[in-house]
Amino acid sequence: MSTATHNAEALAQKLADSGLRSTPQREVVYDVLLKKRDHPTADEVFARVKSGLPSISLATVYNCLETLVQCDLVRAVNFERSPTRYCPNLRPHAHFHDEQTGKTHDIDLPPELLEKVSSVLPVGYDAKSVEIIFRGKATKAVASGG
Amino acid sequence: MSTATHNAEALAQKLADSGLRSTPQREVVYDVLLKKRDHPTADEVFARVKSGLPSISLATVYNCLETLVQCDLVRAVNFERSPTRYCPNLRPHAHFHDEQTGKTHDIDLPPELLEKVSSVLPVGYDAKSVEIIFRGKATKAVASGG
DNA sequence: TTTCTATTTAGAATAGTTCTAATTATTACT
DNA sequence: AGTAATAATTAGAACTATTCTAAATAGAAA
Repeated sequence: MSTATHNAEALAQKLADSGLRSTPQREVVYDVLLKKRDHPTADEVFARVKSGLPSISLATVYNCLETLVQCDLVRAVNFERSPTRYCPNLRPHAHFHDEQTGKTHDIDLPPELLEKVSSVLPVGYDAKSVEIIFRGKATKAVASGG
Repeated sequence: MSTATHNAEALAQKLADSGLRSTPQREVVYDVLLKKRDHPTADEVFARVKSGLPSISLATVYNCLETLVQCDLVRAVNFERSPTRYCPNLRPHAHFHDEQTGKTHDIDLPPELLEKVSSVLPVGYDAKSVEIIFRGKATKAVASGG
């Protein structure tokens, strides 16, 4: 079974769990995110998706991305007020935003760090999620995508 | 010396450090932020500022806020794509975003935690700042402002 | 099939923010 | 003081990312 087929089935399963259908648009959008994990914007996803599905509309790309986020297959990432970026990495990770290049890098986080961070919350605060964003520059070429 | 005067002078000093002038608009905007530390949006700041300076324009409020951020007197805070909020708390702190009420609470951070968090960065990543955002609900009334 | 619902679509609408060009205020020189 | 140069403010237009709307299409169920 090919990877694309595997992804498609995993996607279909996740969608079904939420009572949603798998569609060509959703599959292609998800594939695009998996294929090049450089935290693209909706516009960038739109451009990439069009090569496989030229008739897709930008509204649909927004709809699909939103759906994928709802199904917990994708994370939406925001830096200041720049366009939302999308990330299919489901492991606990932080984001490093390189101010020189504008690129975003995933930084894997050891689970105990997230616990440690959450432990600073006073009694009465119940956090459902923690987001960590670094800003700075990556001083040398690194493997992780832009 | 009154607190307002003290703030005004501290502000004038910081502005001067950046080669900028102190103006009534900048003073009032900064005072508004200091007076009610509930992470207001630009619109909210505009509304509050108008009572003291009815002729001020929204563009100026944006300009002043931007200036204060540049001078490191104020932090701009973003959650997803909702309007930017402004925070005059200069101590190292995280933000807790209460999803029920929409309110934002400052969470003071022990300095060693920030070090610990930054230490997860691989070689080649040089972080200038770290931002930590919690999302969830505050299960009881707490002192810190909305 | 027919019916019902989900999804997609194009384009309009919205919201927050930034830009533009003109005015006003402040400073630096004379 | 008077003038030139610069900085800041202003109103409103423009911009951009996103969401909304209403109609068309596709797919599942009966």
